[in-house]
Amino acid sequence: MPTPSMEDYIEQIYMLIEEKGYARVSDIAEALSVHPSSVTKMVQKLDKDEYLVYEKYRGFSLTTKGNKIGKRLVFRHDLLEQFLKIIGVKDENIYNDVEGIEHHLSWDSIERIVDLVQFFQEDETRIEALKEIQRQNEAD
Amino acid sequence: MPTPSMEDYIEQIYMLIEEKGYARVSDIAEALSVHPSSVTKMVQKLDKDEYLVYEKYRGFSLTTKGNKIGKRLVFRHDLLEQFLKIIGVKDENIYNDVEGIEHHLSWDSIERIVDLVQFFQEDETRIEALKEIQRQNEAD
DNA sequence: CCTAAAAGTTTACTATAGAAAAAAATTAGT
DNA sequence: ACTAATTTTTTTCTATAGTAAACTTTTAGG
Repeated sequence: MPTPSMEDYIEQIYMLIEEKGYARVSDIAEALSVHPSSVTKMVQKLDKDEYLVYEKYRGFSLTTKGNKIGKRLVFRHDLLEQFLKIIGVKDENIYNDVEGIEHHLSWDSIERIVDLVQFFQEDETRIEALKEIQRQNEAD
Repeated sequence: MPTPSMEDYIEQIYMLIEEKGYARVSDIAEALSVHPSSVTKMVQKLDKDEYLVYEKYRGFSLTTKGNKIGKRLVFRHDLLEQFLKIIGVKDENIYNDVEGIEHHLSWDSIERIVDLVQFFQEDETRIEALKEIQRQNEAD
């Protein structure tokens, strides 16, 4: 099992590869707001644990295992963003909150949140009713 | 700002004091599944940061600041348990998930979850509709 | 009231993860 | 193709939080 921090890296690497075809140390450092030296260290660990194949100075690519996990992590991340958006969390809080919680929810909870998102998406009046409650609660 | 780990201790100490009138090192160690030596160390840090007043070998009590924060942490914890329960997360996953995410949500998100819990509590048919979606999604 | 058990504390150690600075390899410009 | 700039890596250091074992203090039983 990857640690939360390892998940951050796998997720980010997966996204970079999806979007640009490759992932470089400096891109990851930039995206995660850490220093390149931290990235190198973690990439070496992810290689050891077989989430990716690392070649010093040359780059790396996800293994089948790493790719599969990356895909799920991105799915989970996107789902949680959607969820917080739907319930009305301010945009400026969404990224940090998702970043914080994504590594700590069981897949049971994730599946229940899938259902919940669907619940709101399949009937607009539900979102309206929630917004009405929010308006009332604001007045305190 | 307390770290997640500090929050765990403050929350636990608050609950113990509420329920038994005092909190001992060994109770906290037991509740948080850590060793007594870890508790002592953290208690000393919480004293330094003025969340509690620590007297070696004698015990400790929350400061006004610590008490206020403890109350909010317990509220937040209980709210998240309620939320996961309502959306149908299995009991055996709820504690760990809450333990994991509680330290990572902005108060904005917490307030939106308050609204969401109210949304489901004030109209049983909404929970029913959600459960219906869950039944459909199970069939895959 | 004194000693054994229980509770709490200290010290020295572990692991994770990140940073800073120096060193090495790669790449780009001429 | 060579040198300069960029990128990556290594090494040494930091902080947090936990453990183990030795130690001290408190408390409870006789």
